[in-house]
Amino acid sequence: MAMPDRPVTLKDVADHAGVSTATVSRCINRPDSVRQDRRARVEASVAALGYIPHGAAKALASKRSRMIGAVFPRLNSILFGSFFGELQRRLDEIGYLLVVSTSGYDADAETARIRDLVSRGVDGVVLVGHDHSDEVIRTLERNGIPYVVTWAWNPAASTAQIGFSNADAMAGLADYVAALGHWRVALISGETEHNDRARERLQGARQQLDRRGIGLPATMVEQVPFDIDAGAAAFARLMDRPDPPTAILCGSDLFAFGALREARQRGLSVPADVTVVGFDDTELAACTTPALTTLRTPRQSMAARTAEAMIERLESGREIRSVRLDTDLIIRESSGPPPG
Amino acid sequence: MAMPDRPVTLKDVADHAGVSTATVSRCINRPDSVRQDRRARVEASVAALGYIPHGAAKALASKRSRMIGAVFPRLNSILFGSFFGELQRRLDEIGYLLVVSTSGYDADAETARIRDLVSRGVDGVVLVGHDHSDEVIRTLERNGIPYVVTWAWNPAASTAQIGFSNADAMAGLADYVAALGHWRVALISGETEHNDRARERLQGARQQLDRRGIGLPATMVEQVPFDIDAGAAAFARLMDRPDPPTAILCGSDLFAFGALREARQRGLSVPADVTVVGFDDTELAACTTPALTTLRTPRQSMAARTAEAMIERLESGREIRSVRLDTDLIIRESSGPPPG
DNA sequence: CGCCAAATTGTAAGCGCTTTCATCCTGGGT
DNA sequence: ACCCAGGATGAAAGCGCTTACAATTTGGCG
Repeated sequence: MAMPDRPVTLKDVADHAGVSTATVSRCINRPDSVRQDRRARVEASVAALGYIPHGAAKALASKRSRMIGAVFPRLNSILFGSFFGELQRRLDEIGYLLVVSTSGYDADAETARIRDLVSRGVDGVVLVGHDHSDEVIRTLERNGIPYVVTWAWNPAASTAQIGFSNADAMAGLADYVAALGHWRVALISGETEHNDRARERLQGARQQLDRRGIGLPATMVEQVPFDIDAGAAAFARLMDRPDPPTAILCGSDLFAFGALREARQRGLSVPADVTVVGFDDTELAACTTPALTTLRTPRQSMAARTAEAMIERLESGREIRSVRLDTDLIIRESSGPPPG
Repeated sequence: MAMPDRPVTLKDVADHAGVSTATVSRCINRPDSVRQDRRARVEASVAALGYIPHGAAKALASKRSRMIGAVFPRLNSILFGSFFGELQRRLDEIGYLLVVSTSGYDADAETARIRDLVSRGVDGVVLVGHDHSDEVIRTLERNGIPYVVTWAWNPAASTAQIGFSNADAMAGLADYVAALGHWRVALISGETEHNDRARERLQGARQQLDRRGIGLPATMVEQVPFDIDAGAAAFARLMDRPDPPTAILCGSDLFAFGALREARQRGLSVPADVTVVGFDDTELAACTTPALTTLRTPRQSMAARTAEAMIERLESGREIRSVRLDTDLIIRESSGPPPG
């Protein structure tokens, strides 16, 4: 078994099988266009030599990389894990590779990441939310790279989107809490700048609370970074007010986890003293004490639909159609009627 | 501003700047080898035309893709999130792209993923654990692709590894529990087949417990898939025994979360009725009730060191040196002396 | 058998960029 | 001024693969 120190190329296979490189290429990409006997010979040579196609060369010649890029705000959080994992798995099944970048909730960083992905030759891009610098979209359009927005569904948006309405979802949560009889409701929100999802959630909550005649004054809104400790701190500030809320809506389960932790530390009982509801229904929402009432976002199906839509766009050229997915209110133990 | 429907190429920039393609290439890759005035002209053209290098062409010509591949067992879990996120961030800083695949704890799938990564031209590969089919290693070696094993540190291993000793870590946990006075200790372990980390943890626990004269009979070991529900179920089985354990070591925080949930559901008090300790110290370990005693694995630093090592190997050619990282026992509230 | 369309193959021209290697400038030393 | 070393440039040959397009084979029919 000869083993050159140089990787095996298409040409090596062609020589070994006694055919032209074109035939080998066809065997790999459109097997039925090659006669059975030759194909068998070629396949034998491929196996014998341990040939592995050179992706870059392939991409250069075919102008397709079979890579899909995605830019997420962050990865080291439980929020995007299941979405990302599922997306990756789906794409993988059809021979596409998911390539991920993170923007760190920063617009310029996102632009840079997009340029990098384009440079890398991704065939399509998955975006999170609608807030992007013009250049992101321009770069994508200019290079003819299809893209789709996820984690959001906004009736006013003109770009293809596969997600759910953050506003409606949070409105539903707010409504649930209001129906429980709460009259002072607060919101722990992610930073809304450059984050349409957080903005929509805030707006959805406020609108619904206004409708219920409860309202959501700015003082009852804490805008903090997306992590547990920030959630705990925000909870603390809220409860230290002279008029502490009777219910706290969290823009993310992460905040709720922090709130629950802080509540326990302060000897506050949830929901007897204060109701806390989350948003996302992460795997762990059922494991806290009390188990978290939260809003389930369709992360798995969102990922699946996104993968499908992207592939279809790429293989058939049909434009991506937006999809609105539903969310579910999951009532557990952290919510209840207001004290007193 | 002319906008051809064809992407801007190096040649376009060269023409626009009135220099050769070689010069433009040099401007991009080794700026100081080009005289100031020309470089300025070229840079202006790059900006004016909105040139984005073609990665595949670059990779083909330079034989470097500036992509690092990684194969994780799974992604949709909180376990790999922080590691992956950090790794990605570090590589990103130096202009490398992290490309991830998942094997689903399956050896054949892993082999396929590796072939795919090689085909994609990754410059290096990050592996998790030491259990890989021969072909994985052979493929990597044959193609001269450097690789490093993470999440493990085994004195007997000959491949470069950056991680911690799973055996010692779990032994420490076992020792802690034994020192507390527990005499019937159980282990909820991940499936050990094709998973050296789970195996090592099991072995570490058993060895330490033997040393303490307590022992870990096979009946006290539950091997289950890595998820919360499986952890809960395993806990239930263990506690339903005629001789339920007084302490349960969990091979992962996930199991511990499930166990805590199940304990609460059964009205069992932790740690009064049974001690539960986790492994990983995920973000949420501090948020459960009781807060989880667990073993902190150095995910961040492991990722950072891995990124550094990989880059150094790639840029300077020096072999990767193994690094053993420490773990910390984090004592919270879920552990205590045995009942009675 | 011979003929023609259809099915298969081979030839060869790129894909966009890097990188020798030869050529052309610089500028410092005399 | 003149020469030469060394730095800066350009010309051109690939990198490994795909894909017209041309050439060849095959097979069905008359």
